[in-house]
Amino acid sequence: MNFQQLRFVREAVRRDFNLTEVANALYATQPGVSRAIKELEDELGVEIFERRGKRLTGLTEPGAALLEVVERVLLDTSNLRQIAAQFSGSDQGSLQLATTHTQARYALPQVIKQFKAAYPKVHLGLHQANPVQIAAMVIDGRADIGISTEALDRFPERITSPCYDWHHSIIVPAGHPLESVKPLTQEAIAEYPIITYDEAFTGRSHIDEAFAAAGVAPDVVLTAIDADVIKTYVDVGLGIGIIASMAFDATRDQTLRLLDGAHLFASNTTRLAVRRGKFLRGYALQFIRMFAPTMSEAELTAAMRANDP
Amino acid sequence: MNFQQLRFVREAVRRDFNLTEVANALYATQPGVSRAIKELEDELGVEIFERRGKRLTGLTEPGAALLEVVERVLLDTSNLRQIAAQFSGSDQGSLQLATTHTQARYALPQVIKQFKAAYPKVHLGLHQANPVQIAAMVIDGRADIGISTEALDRFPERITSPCYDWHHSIIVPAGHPLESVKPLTQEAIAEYPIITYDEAFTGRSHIDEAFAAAGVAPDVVLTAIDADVIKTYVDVGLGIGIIASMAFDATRDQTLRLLDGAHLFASNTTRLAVRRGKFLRGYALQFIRMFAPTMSEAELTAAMRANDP
DNA sequence: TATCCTTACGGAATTCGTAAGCATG
DNA sequence: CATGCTTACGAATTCCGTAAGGATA
Repeated sequence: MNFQQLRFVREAVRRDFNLTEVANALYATQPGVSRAIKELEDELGVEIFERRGKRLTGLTEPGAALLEVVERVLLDTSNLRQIAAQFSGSDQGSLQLATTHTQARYALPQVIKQFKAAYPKVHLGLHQANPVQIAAMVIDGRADIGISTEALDRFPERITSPCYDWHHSIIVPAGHPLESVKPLTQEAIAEYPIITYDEAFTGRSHIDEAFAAAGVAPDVVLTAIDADVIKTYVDVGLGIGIIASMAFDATRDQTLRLLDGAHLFASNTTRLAVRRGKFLRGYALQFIRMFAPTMSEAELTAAMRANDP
Repeated sequence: MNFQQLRFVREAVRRDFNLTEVANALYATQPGVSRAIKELEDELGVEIFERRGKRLTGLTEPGAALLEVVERVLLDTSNLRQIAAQFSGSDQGSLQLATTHTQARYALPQVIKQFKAAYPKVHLGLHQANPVQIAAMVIDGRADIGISTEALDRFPERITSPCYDWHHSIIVPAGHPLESVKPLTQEAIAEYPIITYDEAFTGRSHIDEAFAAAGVAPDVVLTAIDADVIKTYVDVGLGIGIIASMAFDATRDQTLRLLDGAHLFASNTTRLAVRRGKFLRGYALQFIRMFAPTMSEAELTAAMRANDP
C-alpha cells in the first residue's frame, strides 16, 4: 500500500471512474494508474471498483467503505505538510478562497487588503464560483476557506460559522415613484418589473419567499449573478432592482437610490466554511479571525482536529 | 513521503528514540531507518527529532505536532486492511484481548467459549497484563480490546464502556469466628490479618478506602495479584482474604466460606476499552456485544468513526 | 570502550512509461 | 471506430542492506 495508490483511488472517484482522466490529472500514465489500483485491490483482497467489462463504473460496497478512510488518510498527509510548513517558520504559503461575486466584490476587499498587509508573502487565490461549487471546493481541498450565503450547509465534512447578517434592499433610478411610498410593501414593489439575482445566488430564495408570503407574483424581467449587472439595467430603466444592501455605494451609484428592505425580506447570513479535519496555517486562522470574528478559537481548533468524514 | 517513514517515526517515539531498536522491531537495518527519517525531515523541511550530537533525544515541537497526525494515518492504514478483510468475507482473523488475571480467570471463560464456537477460525490472543499495560496495549494497537477494572480512563484515545459491577467479599476458612458476626463491619474484619490484592489490582483502592472511611487500619500481611494465590494462603491459615466475589467457587473452594461484603466496600465496575478510531471487524463487535451488552451500537460505531487522537 | 548514529557504495526491488492488444458503446 | 482498460517489456528510480566512519556517554 502506498500513497500513490490511494491518490489514484480518490481521483478515480472524483473523475467519475475514468482512469485516463485520473492519469492526466495526476501526471501519470493510464496504464500506471490501472496497475496501481489493481495492485492495491490485490493487496487488500477486495475489489474497490465495480467493473463492466473493462470499464470502471462505480464503487463496490467495500470500496465505498474504504474510500472514507482513504480520504482521511490523504487529508492527513496534506495536513502533515501544512503542519511542517507552519513550523518551518516561513510566512510564505498559499491561501485559496472560494467565494461568490457578491462577497468578492463587496465584503472581502477590506479584509483582503488588511490580510495582504499582514502577510505579504502569502499567495492569495480568489476563486469565484457558485455556492455548490464552493462547497465542493472546500471539501476536496481546492479551497482552504469558502465564503458564501447559500447551500453551505448539509455537508458533514464542512464546519461553517456565521460571519455577518445582511438583507436585501430595493434600488430604483433617482426620482422613481417608489421613493415616496412609505412604508414599502411587497405589493407596491411588484407593480414594477424586477431585476434581481439568478436562482441559487445571493439569497435569491429569500426574495421569492417574501413575495410568496405576501401572496404577490413579482414580474422578474431579468436575473443576473451580480449586483453590478443588476444596477446597470436599473440605470437603463429596465425596472427596479433587488440587491444585497451592501452592494450599493452612495458615492459611486449617484444615479440610483437605495430603499431599505430590511422589513421586506428575511435576513441572510453569510457563512464561512472550512474542511473538517483540515489543518489550517496560522495565516489562514488569522484570515478567519479578520473576516469572521464570531468564529471562536474553540470552534477553529475543533474544526482542525475533529476528523469524521 | 511514504508509510515506512511514518512507521519509523512512530516506532522511534515508542522505543525511546533508539533507532537501532526501531530497526530491529520493524525488520529493517539501522542505517535504513536513519536515512528514511532524515529524508522525511528533509521533505517536510522541519526537524522531527531533537538531537544531542548524533543521538536522538526526543521530539521537537513540530515533531510532536506531526506525531499526532502520523499516528492517525497509520491507524487508518491499519483500518483500511481491516475493512478490506471484513468485506473479503473470510471469518478468519485475529482478536487480541488484553486483560487482568481476574477477568481472564473468572469472567471471560464463558464468553470466550461462546465466541470460539461462533468464530472457530478467529485466532484469539489473551494477553494478561496490569491495567496500565492494558491501556497502553489498546492505544498502540497490540490489543484490539482491553478489559480491566482500574486505570482504564483518562486517555482520550480510548473509549470505554461498563460491562458489569461487582464487589469485594471476605473469604475465611470454614468455621472461622467471623462467620457468625452479623452484620460484618470493617472493624470486625480488621481484627484479623488480611490477605488481599496488590496495589493497582482488582479494585484494591476501594478496599483501602473502605477501611480508611471507617477509621480502621487493617493489618495486610500479604498481597497477591490474583485470587487463587490469596485463597491458597487463607487456606493455609495465614489470615482472612478479601477478593472479588466472583472469584469464589463454592464447589471448588469447599474448605472456605464466602462472607458477602457488598455493604462494606464500594462496588467496582469492570470496563471494556477500545481504541478510538480503530476499525473493528464484525467478530470483534460481536465479542463486545457478548461481553458488554450495555455498550450500545451507537457507541460502538462512534468509537470506530471518531478520530481525534 | 561500548553504544549509537551517519555516510558511502552497490545490488535488489519497485515503480513507471511506451507500445501493442482488446473490449465497450 | 473512438474511447478506455489491460498486458508486456524495458528503463529509471527508489529503496535498502552491508561496510566503514565518527560521536557520545
